[in-house]
Amino acid sequence: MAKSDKKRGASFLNGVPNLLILKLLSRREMYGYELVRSIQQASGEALVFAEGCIYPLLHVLEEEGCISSREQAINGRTRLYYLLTGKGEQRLAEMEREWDRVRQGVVQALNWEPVS
Amino acid sequence: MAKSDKKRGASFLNGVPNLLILKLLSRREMYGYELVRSIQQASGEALVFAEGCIYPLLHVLEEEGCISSREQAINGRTRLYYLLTGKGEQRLAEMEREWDRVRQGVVQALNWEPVS
DNA sequence: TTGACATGCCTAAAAGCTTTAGGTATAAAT
DNA sequence: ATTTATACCTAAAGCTTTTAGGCATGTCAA
Repeated sequence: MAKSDKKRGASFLNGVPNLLILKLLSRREMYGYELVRSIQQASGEALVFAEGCIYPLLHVLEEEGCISSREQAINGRTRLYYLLTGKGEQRLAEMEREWDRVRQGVVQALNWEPVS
Repeated sequence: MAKSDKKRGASFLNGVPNLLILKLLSRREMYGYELVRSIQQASGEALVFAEGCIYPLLHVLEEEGCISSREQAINGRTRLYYLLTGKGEQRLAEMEREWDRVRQGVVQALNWEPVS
């Protein structure tokens, strides 16, 4: 494998799963497996995150008190439904602001014309 | 320190230094120390990356052949000026496309209305 | 002239997040 | 009966940025 073919993991995705989980759960209750596919769908197939990313994030968010869970049995399978808490709403607002701040910063830098 | 006060590093910055270095160097030759401050300035003070992030990235990009360097002595200090190569232009185009793809995906997901 | 600060380069360890690559179990479909 | 989809989970690897230094020269004020 040529040196130029090395993986370039700089994928602009850091923090996006966290933001989108909170956003989707602010609209309605969802369970983990559902979130994985809903993020994909909601982003127009642009964003796909592995279960190995989503499930641990849900556990952290619940520990932090940003979401709460409720168990429900469906067809013999058990689903863990999550929903945003008040604290989660605050966190979501913070993250949306931060996303916008970064987005604007990048856009501005990309369009920046150096003062000659 | 309360559990809720833990560091939340999800900062949406992954890959941004790489993108902006290439973008700024596509406009004119710059040296590392200059890049650190130019990124900050060009983003309207929104984005600040440490030297410990920028310098190693420059070395990697040069190894990959995306940028080339030229040494110049100024006032007894030595500056390493970098400039984009043809390959670097390609890489920049790829990364701009990827940034846009992710940006659009996030915007779409944030504005997404679930079909009830 | 000495002390502080900005310039200009560098690196290694720590911290953080996502991917990869599994594992377990039940229901549905072929 | 076997494969596929559902539904949960975790640990290790892989990448990137931050933190926290180090080294050396020039400038400016005290």
